[in-house]
Order: sequence, then structure tokens, then C-alpha cells
Amino acid sequence: MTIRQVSEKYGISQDTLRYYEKIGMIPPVTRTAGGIRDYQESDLGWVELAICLRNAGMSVEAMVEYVRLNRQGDSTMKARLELLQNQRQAIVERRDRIDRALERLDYKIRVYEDAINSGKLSWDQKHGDENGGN
Amino acid sequence: MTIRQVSEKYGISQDTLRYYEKIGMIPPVTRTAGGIRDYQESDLGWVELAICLRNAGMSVEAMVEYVRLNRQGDSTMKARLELLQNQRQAIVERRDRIDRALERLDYKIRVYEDAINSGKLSWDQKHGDENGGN
DNA sequence: ATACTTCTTTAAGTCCACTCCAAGTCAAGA
DNA sequence: TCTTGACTTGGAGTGGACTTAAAGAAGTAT
Repeated sequence: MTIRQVSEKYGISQDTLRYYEKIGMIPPVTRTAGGIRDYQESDLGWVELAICLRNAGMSVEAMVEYVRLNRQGDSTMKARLELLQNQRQAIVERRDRIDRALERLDYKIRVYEDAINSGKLSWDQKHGDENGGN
Repeated sequence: MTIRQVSEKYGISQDTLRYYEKIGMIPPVTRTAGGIRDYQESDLGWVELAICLRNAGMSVEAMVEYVRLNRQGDSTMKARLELLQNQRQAIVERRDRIDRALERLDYKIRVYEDAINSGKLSWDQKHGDENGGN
């Protein structure tokens, strides 16, 4: 698979794919005799993993470290497990913060809907901010 | 409440608090006669809102727009509701991506744990811990 | 063979969200 | 009065993650 096809498949630019490889966020991609990238299934797996974890907010740095450990073989397995567990925790915390923001947002949205539906907005003046009245 | 106290209360730097105000992410903060910031409850409400929504990944730009609309009064209520609804959707999508990444991460973590527990490759770090499992 | 497209590389540029700095003001204490 | 320390401002600097540019080699179509 060419870089163009991979780019289209995952909706990520060719530049970004090359960049991910350059910085070691994915291992070196298989090349043709002429030196052109020819992504194999295993290469695609790494690309997918990178996109998935970046989407969740995992840092490039952590991905690079994971790939580095991975290429050093079985002896780094425990370190890799720990890395993944740490990242997992960070991601769960991020999701919790999102959930709290959603609660707040939903409350505000309800207040706005009520205000608009009930025709009038005597609401603006009096409500303090402690319940999200902004 | 001084900027220092607010900074400590929310774990956010004084610079960031001033920055948020400067770019309009929160409305102008109440000042003393001498021009020093003296955060009132309503100011704190805005700060909290800003932190909460930034935590969820909402852009500074969207917050600025919301604050701008808010200061224009009741006539912008519908626009504000729409803004919040759009942001809500974006945040829900972000959470969904996080959930997908978590699934993937959990799977990988299980695989590592199994590999390590089954004693397959623990030359490096010794585990006394062998269950015959799988 | 010629023209066109797609690929390669390194390096510089961009965008966002802060973060830090320099220079100055203000209020209280020795 | 002088010093200390917290505050003010505008503007420059930083870090992360891309993104674009420049220059050239290789594959494809006519």
C-alpha cells in the first residue's frame, strides 16, 4: 500500500505519516527496492495504533517510547506494560474531566432551552454564576 | 479574592488567569480602586467555567465567542445555545474516541499481563509469580 | 523522449495555548 | 524614606504537533 493510499484510508496527511515515522512514533515502514514506502499489514497496525492513541490525547513522546521499547525485544515487556498502564490512567482521567464538563454543559443547555421556551429571560440578571448561570 | 488566591484555589497560574482575561475568555474582572484584580463570586464562576470547558478540550476561541455573545445581552441567547450545543457534540465525539482508545489499550494490557504471567519471557525481571494460566 | 505525477529528503514555518520577562505602580513595615 | 513584595502591563519566548517548502529522483502516460 502506498503512502497515498494509507493517507486516504485513515484520513491523515502523507506529511504526517512521514513525520510519525521520522520521529519514531511508528517503526520504519517497509520499502520497495526503489526506497518507496510500501505499507504492509503490520505497518498499518502501527499506524492505526498511533492514530487511535493520539486521538485519545496520548503524547507523541509516550508513543515514541513505546515503539522504542518494542523494538528492543521481549526484555522490555514489563516496561511496556507499565507504560501502557500509566497512559491508560491518564486517559481515564481525561475522560472523567470530559464527563464533568458535559454535565455542566448539559445543565447550561437546559437552562437556555427553558429560558427560550418559556418565552422570556428575566433569568439573566439574577442568577449568579455558582450554578453555571453564565 | 486576589489573583494569587484564585490561582491557588484552581491550580492555574496567575499568568494564565490574566491571559484568559486579556483574550476575553472570561469577562473583565472586578478591580479595586487601585486597579488590582479583586475576584467576586461571579468572576470565579467564569473562571471555573473556563477551566472546566478547557479541560474538556473546548477551544479558547469558542469560549471567547461565548463570552462575547454573553456580554451582548439577551438577544444573543439563541446563538449562545447553539454554540453550546455544537461544543457539546464535539466533546461527546472526543469522549467516544477516548473510549475506543481505552478499549484498544485495555486489550493490549491484558495481552501483556497474560504474557508476563504465563512466564513466557521474564528472563529480564524475574517473577516468582507463575500461574499456569493459559 | 518528453511531460507529468508522485515520491524522497531536510529544514523551516505555523498554530495554539500558554509562560516568562522587563519595567513599572502601589501599600505596608523598619 | 527606603525596602520589600505583590501587583500591573505589553510583548516576547516556549513547547507540542504538525505543515509547508525546496530540490531532486523515480515511476507513468502519450
